[in-house]
Amino acid sequence: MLLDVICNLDFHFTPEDLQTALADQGCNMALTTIYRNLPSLENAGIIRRTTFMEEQERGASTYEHIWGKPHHDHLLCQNCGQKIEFQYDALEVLQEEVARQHGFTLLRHHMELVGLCPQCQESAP
Amino acid sequence: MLLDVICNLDFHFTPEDLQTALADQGCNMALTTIYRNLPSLENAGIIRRTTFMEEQERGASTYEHIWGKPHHDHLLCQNCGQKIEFQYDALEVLQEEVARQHGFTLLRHHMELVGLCPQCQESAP
DNA sequence: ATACTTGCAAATGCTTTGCAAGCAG
DNA sequence: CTGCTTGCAAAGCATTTGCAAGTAT
Repeated sequence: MLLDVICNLDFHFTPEDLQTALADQGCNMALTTIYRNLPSLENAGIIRRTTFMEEQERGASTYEHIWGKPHHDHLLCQNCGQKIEFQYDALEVLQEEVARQHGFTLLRHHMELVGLCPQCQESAP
Repeated sequence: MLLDVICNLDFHFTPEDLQTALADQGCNMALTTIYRNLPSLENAGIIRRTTFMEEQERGASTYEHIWGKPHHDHLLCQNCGQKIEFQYDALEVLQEEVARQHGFTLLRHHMELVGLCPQCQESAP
């Protein structure tokens, strides 16, 4: 069912991707219904909306399943679109520090590092 | 003219905000024209599209003028929407480090720290 | 029977595009 | 005259909503 499919999606998906993946499993579901269910899944901590400012000029939002996975951020290749997950505690510590300096209580963050992956550096020097 | 108005906008604005600000200066310009000019201004490094994932559920994109200003990121209060600009070099250094570890050349980043500002911590404990 | 979920079609809101008019070189 | 900028109206798209039908308890 829905949860199985989501958990088997390896990476970022749009609502439409999800519909396709569901259809592949024989479960046909209207896009409307998917749009209606995404917020619940998000609140439940199953998925996270992960919009990349780098790509989001147009087009649908993307989500990723995060249930059971540790927190991570992304490194994105501006050339080939490859996305790499990373976790780097020192960065989080410094973010806390910035917040503290301004009297803020930090609740969460969105961070996206954009660059060129090793392969794209060679092919486009 | 256009540049004057943009540079006098203190903070983040939507295309429609810009239209209003222009009209206040006696310069009436269709929204269409504004939408057509924003990309040029962005490429020229005058403005930057700064979409806050925290707020962007619906509604128009926001921009901020960055011409002549040093690079900065934002701290955002999830309660009152207040936005604070900050610059913290150590964070940038660590981001470079993360990129290096993965063989990436870092070109830019998008970072948004979300929390509660000092005032909102008191009013909503 | 009552309450929640679903699908379709229509509406919404931001953004883009076609086209004809205006302005500049 | 030729090419770029503008405005209006219409189109495009992702997302949401109204409503009636379907399913579950």
